[in-house]
Amino acid sequence: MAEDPQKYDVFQAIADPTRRKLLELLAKEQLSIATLSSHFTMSRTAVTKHLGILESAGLVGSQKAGREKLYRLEVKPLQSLKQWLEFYEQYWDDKLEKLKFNVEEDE
Amino acid sequence: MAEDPQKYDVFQAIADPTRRKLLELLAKEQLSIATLSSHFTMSRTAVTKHLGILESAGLVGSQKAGREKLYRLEVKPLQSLKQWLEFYEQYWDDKLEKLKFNVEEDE
DNA sequence: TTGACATGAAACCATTTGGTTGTATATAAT
DNA sequence: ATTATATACAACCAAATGGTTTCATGTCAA
Repeated sequence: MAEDPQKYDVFQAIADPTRRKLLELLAKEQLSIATLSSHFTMSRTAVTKHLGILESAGLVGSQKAGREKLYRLEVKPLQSLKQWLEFYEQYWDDKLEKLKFNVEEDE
Repeated sequence: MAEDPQKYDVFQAIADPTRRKLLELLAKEQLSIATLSSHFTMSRTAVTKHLGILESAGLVGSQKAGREKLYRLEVKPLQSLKQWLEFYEQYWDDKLEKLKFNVEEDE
């Protein structure tokens, strides 16, 4: 269904609450699909698809270990997200700062 | 179609590139629907729906001005997003730091 | 080698999403 | 008063999304 590299970006990937919970679970340690699935009520297959989307966004990586597949968190896309956010940080609570430069004289 | 308050959260709202561009346009100044629409090839109606989603996520506010409706950026939900992100910041480039506490002895 | 376990993959489905067109209403300008 | 402008709202549509079930495959253990 969905594993073409780069088909999903970080914005889409974190839009779903299930996927955010997956990231949270993987923050501490590598986990197998079965272990991850045990934290949800949905089917293992559904969880696998979410992992595929996270992987296509670069937010997780995986490696086979015997018959298990272990997933781990990858933070690089989150760093891009942080950069995106930083652009908007200038717009909070520094209205005072803005007044210094932006001499409100338009219209 | 989509304006019930809180129907959308910030994660869903920023998942769409059109909506991210709308936020960017609104960062500098209030703009009318018509002006905003002029930056896209899609119909004005489509843009209006995107604005509705942004508004339901609290990312924009609006006010009527004559026959125009002016939208403005609201940054509070972005601050929540930043908080969410901060949890993951401990996982980048501070592998050294982690070694101090996490005495890698599990198997 | 037989069975249990962990995953992969295909087919299917309902709902949501992102878009369209058409019509109606309110305000501004001539 | 009439016309043009700015928006609102409803109906409709194709494609994507988030889920399911079923079946196949690879690996570990007895």
